[in-house]
Amino acid sequence: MDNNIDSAIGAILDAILAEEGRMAPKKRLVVEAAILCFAEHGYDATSTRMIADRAGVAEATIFRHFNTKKALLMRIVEPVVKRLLIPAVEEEAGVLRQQSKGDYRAFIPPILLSRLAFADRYAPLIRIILQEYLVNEDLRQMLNAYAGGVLAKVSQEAFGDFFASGEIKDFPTDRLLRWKLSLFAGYYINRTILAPGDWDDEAEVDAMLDLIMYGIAKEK
Amino acid sequence: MDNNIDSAIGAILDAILAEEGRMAPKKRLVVEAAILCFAEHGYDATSTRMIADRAGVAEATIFRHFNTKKALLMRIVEPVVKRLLIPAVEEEAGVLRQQSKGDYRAFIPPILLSRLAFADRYAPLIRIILQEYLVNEDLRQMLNAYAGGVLAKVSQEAFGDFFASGEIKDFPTDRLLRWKLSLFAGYYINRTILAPGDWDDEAEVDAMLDLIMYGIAKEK
DNA sequence: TGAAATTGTAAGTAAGTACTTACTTTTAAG
DNA sequence: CTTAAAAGTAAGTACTTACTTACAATTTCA
Repeated sequence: MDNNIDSAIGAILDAILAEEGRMAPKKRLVVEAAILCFAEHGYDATSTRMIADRAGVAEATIFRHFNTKKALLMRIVEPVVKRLLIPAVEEEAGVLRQQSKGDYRAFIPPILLSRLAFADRYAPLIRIILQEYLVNEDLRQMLNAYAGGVLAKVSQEAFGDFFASGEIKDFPTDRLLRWKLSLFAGYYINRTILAPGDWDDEAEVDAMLDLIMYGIAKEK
Repeated sequence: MDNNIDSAIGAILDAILAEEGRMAPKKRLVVEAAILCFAEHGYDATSTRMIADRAGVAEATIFRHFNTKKALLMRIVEPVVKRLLIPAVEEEAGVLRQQSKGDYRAFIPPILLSRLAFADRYAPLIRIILQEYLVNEDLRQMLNAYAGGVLAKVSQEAFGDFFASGEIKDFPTDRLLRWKLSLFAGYYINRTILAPGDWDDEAEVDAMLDLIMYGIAKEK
């Protein structure tokens, strides 16, 4: 578990590094400590003092590199959303479009599984987002701006091909997207936060897709 | 909208009143103000000063009636969960068992619609729960204790009858429950928090159940 | 009516809070 | 080696925080 968290922080750091070149050593420590503190206690319940102590730096060091506490949070979340979440969604859409000649049911599982691996990789950040979305207006606006448009457009295109291929009934695409996201997010939150333990991702994803494709009613 | 919030607060007050008999007038004002503040800004970002000002009472009045800020939060959330959420779930299960001779698809919509009305009735409280669940350990424990057991048991029974009746495939009940809750919660969060506006609840619930029963694949 | 219990509050308190200032240390580059 | 910029910090600052104390007003009920 600790290893997972360490690698998650490394991945987040990489995303920030890719945005701003090199990073002063104590700034790096601040970011690492802040991710952990925010994820564990939430933004409001985390004091800059806590972060400084955990990072082993002076409190003023935080404000030298990030003018405000809120800026620190945004600096952590934004690069990951911008450089990783969005490209990931677009990549999935690309795969969908390319392969849309085959059957929907068959090639979706690997995509969902890779999305799960991705979510695990950035677990602390996802936790921060889940915690702060309702309460932090800046973060909410940023996420809506980045995610909202991209998600809608991309899934519209992807589903469109499937309607055209006659493979699935033509529900409105926003409904399809909502269902897919609800089921996926529901599974992720359950296996990661509500009831962590041994989950068989492949089996669960498989069952989930059977539900989406064929429903639970017995054929007559 | 204001009327909805007012009636929601009235409903929550009723639940608390039912637990502890009458309530001192300024205590009532404190509870009302606290619900609004917590729902709007979250627990941590709400100060006891804010609550006192909004209620038009002295700050000390809060601590006369609720020893701590956390106790105030719990006193608001617990009666509603205990006296209303749980009985509601059990009632739904009862209806399911009674009517399980008919067909699943037909009599579920009214139940889901009444659950939506119920959620609207306690909207501020649901917002508080969504905000605090990940961050507030006391609240999380309380919810897990109340909801976890009841939900699992009740749905196990209800679904069991359907399996027996041969109407639906026998997925594991925890999966069925998770799917149902995921889709329902996903819809609620979307129409209430992410994209509030004009939603056709009946049509959405109907489509959702079509998905669950028959899936999105075109029949051949 | 009168005494006890409940309800209410003005005015604190000690411990945080995010953030600053003024200064030192380290690093980078010519 | 020099020097300027960048990195780092000890010691604050002004303010807010949850919570108390000591006392006054109101209600309850014998």
